[in-house]
Amino acid sequence: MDENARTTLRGDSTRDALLDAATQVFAQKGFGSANLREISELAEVNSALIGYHFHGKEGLYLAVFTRMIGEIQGLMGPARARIDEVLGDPVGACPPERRQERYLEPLLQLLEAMLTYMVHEHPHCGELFMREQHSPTAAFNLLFENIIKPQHSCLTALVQRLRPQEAPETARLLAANIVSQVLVIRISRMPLTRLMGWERIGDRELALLLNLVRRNTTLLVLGD
Amino acid sequence: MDENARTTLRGDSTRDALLDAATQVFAQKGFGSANLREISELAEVNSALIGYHFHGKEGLYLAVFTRMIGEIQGLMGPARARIDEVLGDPVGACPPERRQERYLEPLLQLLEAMLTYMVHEHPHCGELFMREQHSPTAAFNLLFENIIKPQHSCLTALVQRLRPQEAPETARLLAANIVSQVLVIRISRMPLTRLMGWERIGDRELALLLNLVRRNTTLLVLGD
DNA sequence: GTCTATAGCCCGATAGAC
DNA sequence: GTCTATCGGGCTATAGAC
Repeated sequence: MDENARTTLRGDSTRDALLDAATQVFAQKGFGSANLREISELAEVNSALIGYHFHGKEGLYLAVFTRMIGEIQGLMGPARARIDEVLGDPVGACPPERRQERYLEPLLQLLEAMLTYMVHEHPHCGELFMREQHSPTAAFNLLFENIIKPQHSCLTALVQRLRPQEAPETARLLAANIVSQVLVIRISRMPLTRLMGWERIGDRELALLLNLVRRNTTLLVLGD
Repeated sequence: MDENARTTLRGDSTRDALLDAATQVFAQKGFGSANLREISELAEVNSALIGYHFHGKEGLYLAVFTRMIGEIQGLMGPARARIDEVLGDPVGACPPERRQERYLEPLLQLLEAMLTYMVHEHPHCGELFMREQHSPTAAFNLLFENIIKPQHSCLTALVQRLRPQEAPETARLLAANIVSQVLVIRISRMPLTRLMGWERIGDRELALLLNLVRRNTTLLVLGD
């Protein structure tokens, strides 16, 4: 093996190692409190390379979000495709008694995908997402335009199919309210596990939460 | 007036000015990113006095929370007293058809008080509360033991009166879920207003939110 | 592309005069 | 109780050798 392997042509793997480490550290401490030494040590990479590859701390932070947005779009893809399909129906085409099956199921599947992704599979990404939601920085616009807004639009459209009697503002608010059920689980993870006496959110707990979200959403959307 | 008024016997007002400024700055930036110079300038007080009155940054932070906890306990007092009163009923004493009126109304009043306090009247305190919920530090235990846990206990008890068929774990989870409706409004204030096209959460918007929480909670607690 | 070394800044804490 | 002055530490960014 080339003895210079470690110092040449490793650009991509260095970049990836830094992005992985940065995702973790920024998620745990937030942008302001994270420090680049810790990130570069975790990545086992010289700290000066952050400047070379990402032009400083903020560039690294934004690169983390750019990568994450691509991942989320990929993972939500199937659920989104299903929703776009049913939204292709002409308005009123679906008889009231079949609306629940046609419009509610895709909505529940999207929520399930979000919850599983944010709480279980990629907790660091969930954490970063919530941090920006709570304390927006330069990365917030990326998330808002690429993830939050399009997702809210399609959920609002589903809600309008399910509750055609509702005013547009009410439909938008209800859609936001439905997503927030998932978000709050990620935000309040720690107090929640403590109140519930859970050690962690494992498979059993995730199933309970999914069940709760499913029941609540059904009630909220079909209620009255 | 004593020309030394500004340099003597002002201990209490200096303390208060620092606490007010610290509440604001810690709420906006979080513990790690806040800096003491900004706080002391906002308070129009010499920065060395933070050391004298609070023994450093962490002492100041904890003092902010201690004061806030007292405030919250005072403000939630009436709603809590009403709940303790109805919880004095012997189990099963209230006939099913009167349960909604007796147990649901106090629950809704507590949620209303929380939402109004955190979103409208004392947004900085709401912000600090959510920051600790999201990224716990030394202050989290104070909040958890004095506010979160007792409140969750009494909400769980109300839920159990309203849904006696439910398993204890389910009742606890539902109680947490009901409170989270309020919390998420505080957390996602910014994306929410942006999605809704609101400029700010004023009286009209607060009324909409209160209405939503009221409707949802009623559905969640009485549904099935 | 990688590494060493360090410049330059900001922060929290505190000694000591008043 | 208040204020001035400063110390020491940790941080990001970068110049320059390889």
